[in-house]
Amino acid sequence: MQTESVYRRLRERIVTGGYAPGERLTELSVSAVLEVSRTPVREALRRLEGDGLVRSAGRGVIVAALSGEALAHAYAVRASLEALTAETAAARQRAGRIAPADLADLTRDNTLLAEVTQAGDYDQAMLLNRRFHRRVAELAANPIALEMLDRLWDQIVVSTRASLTPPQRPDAVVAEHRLLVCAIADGEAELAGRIAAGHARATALAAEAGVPDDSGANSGATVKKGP
Amino acid sequence: MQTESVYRRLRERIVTGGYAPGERLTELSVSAVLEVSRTPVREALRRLEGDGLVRSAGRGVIVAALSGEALAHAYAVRASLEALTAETAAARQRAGRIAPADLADLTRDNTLLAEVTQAGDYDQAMLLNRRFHRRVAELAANPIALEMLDRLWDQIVVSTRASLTPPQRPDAVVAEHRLLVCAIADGEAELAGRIAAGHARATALAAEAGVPDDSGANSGATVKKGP
DNA sequence: ACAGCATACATTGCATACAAAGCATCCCTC
DNA sequence: GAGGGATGCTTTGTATGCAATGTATGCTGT
Repeated sequence: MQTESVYRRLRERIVTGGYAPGERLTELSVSAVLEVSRTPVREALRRLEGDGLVRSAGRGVIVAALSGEALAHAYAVRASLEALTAETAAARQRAGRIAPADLADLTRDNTLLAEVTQAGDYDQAMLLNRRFHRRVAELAANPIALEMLDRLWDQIVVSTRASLTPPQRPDAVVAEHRLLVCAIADGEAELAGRIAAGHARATALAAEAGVPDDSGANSGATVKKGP
Repeated sequence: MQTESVYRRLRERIVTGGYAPGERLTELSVSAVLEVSRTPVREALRRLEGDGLVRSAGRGVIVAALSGEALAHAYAVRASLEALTAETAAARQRAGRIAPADLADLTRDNTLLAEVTQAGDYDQAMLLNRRFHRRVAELAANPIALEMLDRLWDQIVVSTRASLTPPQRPDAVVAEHRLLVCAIADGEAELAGRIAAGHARATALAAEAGVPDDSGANSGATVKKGP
């Protein structure tokens, strides 16, 4: 299925920053590069549009970037949803429905995260961080919440790299993760929810501080072409 | 743009129950009925798939229905997101950023809702109820949360009709709405969030009680064709 | 009569052709 | 020299044709 392949390749490249926000994608150019006809490209672009990763802008689509304001909104939603999943995960743990191995995975991911941030490998840290949070969400066993968080993370994941750059923030992230794991392991639902929400909010602040300066001014309209 | 038209018409019909859950839609049949070619139909179906309103099932797509379990998950997410929007709306009210007219609209919608439920017009009540909740979400001025709630409501709206059928439930709904409006009007953020979440949870229970019985067993696989 | 295989049909996936629409550019006129 | 209009090109929207695939049905053999 070529549509699927095109979709995945474009999506991968967008969420990793391979396409600059505001960059224009035309059906023809994409189909030429990926060597398929326009039909599967069209469908892939439509799906990406549904995901909020590109948006139609007159002629064709441009890759979307969340403005500073929109990013804040996204983090607010993330805080809310991750509070839910953390809470649910803790409740499930209390009910004995969480396998100990899953909890161990969480701890292991966080330890790995500590190591790579120590080494200054922020790209790897970004990935591990996302994996950690996804694992927590999985423990809630709520497919709808999980899917929404997946979509949301696709949109904010670029900014999470920036959120690691302020000094001491990586250590704080690891510490907060550890707290979260403990709360879940103890089955403290409300506490876990609060920690998750607090962590997301702290990350939002760090992301805002971490990005050099263009916070919000550039909604993707100005990036056209090099001189 | 025919794609848009096809998408909207199919979506409208699905969320209002015009297509039975599990019913099969083929590109050809839809394109014949709506008198367009397969191309715009394809795109519309893909968008609906992204919305979770249909899902591909081997040959073509079938209109999706949330199982009882999935519905519970959806309501959990709804509770979380509506807590967020209610909380944010109240905070904005406290900051003086809400127009009094918007608050009045809320009250008016709720009064209307009381009237039509009194009259037993559940179809109208379903619509007004959704409008009320959407208005609250709009007051939060968070486009991302708003869009997620829109998508979520498309999936659960059918069940909200059932949630009104248990005796006394309509009165409780109106009363809970009134409480919510008061909390927002008073700028009581945390209280508003709690009321919204509690209301969503109560609605979930009522929906479960309101639907005759097939709760969960039928995930849409069995409805094929009449005898 | 039942099981297995082959064939025919329904349906999707992809490509290509065609039409329409928007935008930029260039020329002509004032 | 500047402004307006016409023309041409780029790009999307829609239709249709063709190939591939999976399913159902019917036939044949045991």
